[in-house]
Amino acid sequence: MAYKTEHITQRLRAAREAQKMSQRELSARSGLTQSHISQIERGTMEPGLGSLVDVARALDLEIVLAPKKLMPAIRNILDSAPASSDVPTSNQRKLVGRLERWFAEHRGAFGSASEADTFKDSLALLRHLPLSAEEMDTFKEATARLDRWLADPPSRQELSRTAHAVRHLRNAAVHRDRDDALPRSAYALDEEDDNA
Amino acid sequence: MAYKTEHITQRLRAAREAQKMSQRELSARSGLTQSHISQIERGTMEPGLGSLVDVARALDLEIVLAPKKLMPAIRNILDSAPASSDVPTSNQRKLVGRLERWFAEHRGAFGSASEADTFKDSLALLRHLPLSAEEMDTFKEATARLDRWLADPPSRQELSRTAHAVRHLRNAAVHRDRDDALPRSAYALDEEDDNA
DNA sequence: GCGAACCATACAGGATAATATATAGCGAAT
DNA sequence: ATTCGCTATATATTATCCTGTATGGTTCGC
Repeated sequence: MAYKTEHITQRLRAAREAQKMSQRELSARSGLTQSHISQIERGTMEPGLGSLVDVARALDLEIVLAPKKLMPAIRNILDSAPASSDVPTSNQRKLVGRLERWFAEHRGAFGSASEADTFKDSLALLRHLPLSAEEMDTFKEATARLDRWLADPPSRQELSRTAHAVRHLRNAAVHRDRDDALPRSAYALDEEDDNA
Repeated sequence: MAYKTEHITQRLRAAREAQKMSQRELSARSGLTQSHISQIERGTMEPGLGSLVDVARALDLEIVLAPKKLMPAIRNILDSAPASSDVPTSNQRKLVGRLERWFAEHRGAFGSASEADTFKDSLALLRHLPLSAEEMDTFKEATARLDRWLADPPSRQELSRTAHAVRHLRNAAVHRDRDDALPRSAYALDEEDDNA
């Protein structure tokens, strides 16, 4: 119902999480109710422009109307500034991408729709929030059978275990404090192949 | 009531007018009613986010959520866009200037105050909106006796004819379609003297 | 002056956003 | 196990958007 505005509301959520702000705190700063914010972020309802402005201000964001022609230049600027200092490694993004593609094809393999939704949400977050090297190992291990899954969907139980592990990683990434530095090695070679 | 979103809705109106699009046409393209658009532009009501994206799309605009920090850079890009591509020739500006100076001295020569006001308004617009070469010819012709007028005010009838012609040119310039290109010769020598 | 285009405004009705409040689920920490 | 913080969800009520339609006023072209 709200496809048109999904990208915008997703950006709101991303900004809030990047600032490690809870919905309650955002509620206090913006004047909207926590319930309202939850629904907006989930896409359950489409905010009015007034609400959008309030939330954006509370997140130190500004709403800009830009000619489509100028969007490449603007994207450059937006990308030049790391919203949060850390960013997922290329490996992480690749793995998330593969899982998302797999999910698009095999959504039905999940036990329940809500479990599938949760899985999708977790992936969306793991696309943006970095994992530590150890967590990446866990991530790879949990999805180690992905190649086989491409041909042959996993059992409910196996899938459920994997989903749980992914969700756990999501929580770790989300609740990490801003200033406990990620132990990211200076030697990390980003482009090595992974066969998770 | 809607001061929060005023800048945004005014940008919408500015964009629509810059593209010489009527509210009706925007209504057709965006799916909102003309009535609705009018109220949004006037600030009588605050649009929902859905309406905003519809209108923005119809105007070839994109909604960007940008960190306040980056706004200076973004404004730079936005300002670099030529609002309107064409600009009056030097000849045109000169002629308008002479007419304005003459008008300042002989305002009383007009039949009525409103006719004088209209004339002044037309001149103000012709200072900024470009005329085609043919229209410039008409312009020069209509004011061909300006030199004599400097010493000796024209008759009411003659002045009225001239005022009418100028207003006609003003309307042509204002209502020109955005995509019928001005036939601006590549050889146009801008600085030749004119003795209109 | 007449007709056409454009804009502002009005009003009724159905749709939906937004509030306030409360609760349930989940993960984490004591 | 219990408590705590965060998020999703539910219900009811109010407020507002949005549509459809219609009209008055203004300006311009003929």
